[in-house]
Amino acid sequence: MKLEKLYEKLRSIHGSVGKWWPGTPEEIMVTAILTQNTNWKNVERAMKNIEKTLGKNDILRKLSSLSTERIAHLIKPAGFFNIKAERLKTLLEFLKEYNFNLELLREMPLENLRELLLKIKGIGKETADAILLYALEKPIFVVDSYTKRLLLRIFNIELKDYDEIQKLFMSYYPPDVFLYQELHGLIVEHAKRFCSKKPKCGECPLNKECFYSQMNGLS
DNA sequence: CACCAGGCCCTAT
DNA sequence: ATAGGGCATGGT
Repeated sequence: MKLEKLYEKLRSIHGSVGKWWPGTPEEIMVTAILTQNTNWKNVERAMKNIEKTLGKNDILRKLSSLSTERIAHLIKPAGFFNIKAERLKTLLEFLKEYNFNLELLREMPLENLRELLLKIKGIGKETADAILLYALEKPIFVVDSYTKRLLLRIFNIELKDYDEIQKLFMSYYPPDVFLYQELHGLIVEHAKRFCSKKPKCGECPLNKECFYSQMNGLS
């Protein structure tokens, strides 16, 4: 299969996943940190604690007024709570410089903003790009572990460098926010179902066109 | 019991 | 430059 066909293939299998990352832009700022190496269910528990305590509105400003210890307690179910509380604190102090006005960030050029985010300790490329794509609606493609695994399994492409993978996708797909959001979501949902550590190629609709499946006689 | 999950930073070669 | 360890909860 060709990489440029991946989107329509996944669409035909899974339908539309739309704007796949749930929540308001403010919530996405938070969940982008919480979901680092953590399953989404635990992120939801942590967010529920936050919203139960702070309400739904203006959570960034409210969170930033809490101590790191207090934040750590609230986000406990998400795991790595001490380090994530610090990372959240640092992000919130950055946002405070803009009075928590995400519109101000949206007006900035993508590349400048990405550099600013990457300077924040605890925000790496994936977290930065998730914030850019889903919270700020900037056209940049998010690469995660599922994306790498799916590239390896289906296409036998093994790239270690984040930017290389991102460039690969962005050279095949035009810079469209909704397209990038949905393609990333589709990749994750597909990989979760069929490209787990114990692959389920037998149930995968792509097994005829999947390198891994063919290689192992599973198609 | 072991292993995994929508990463990132720090350290030792 | 890059491999390895630490961070921690909840599900399978």
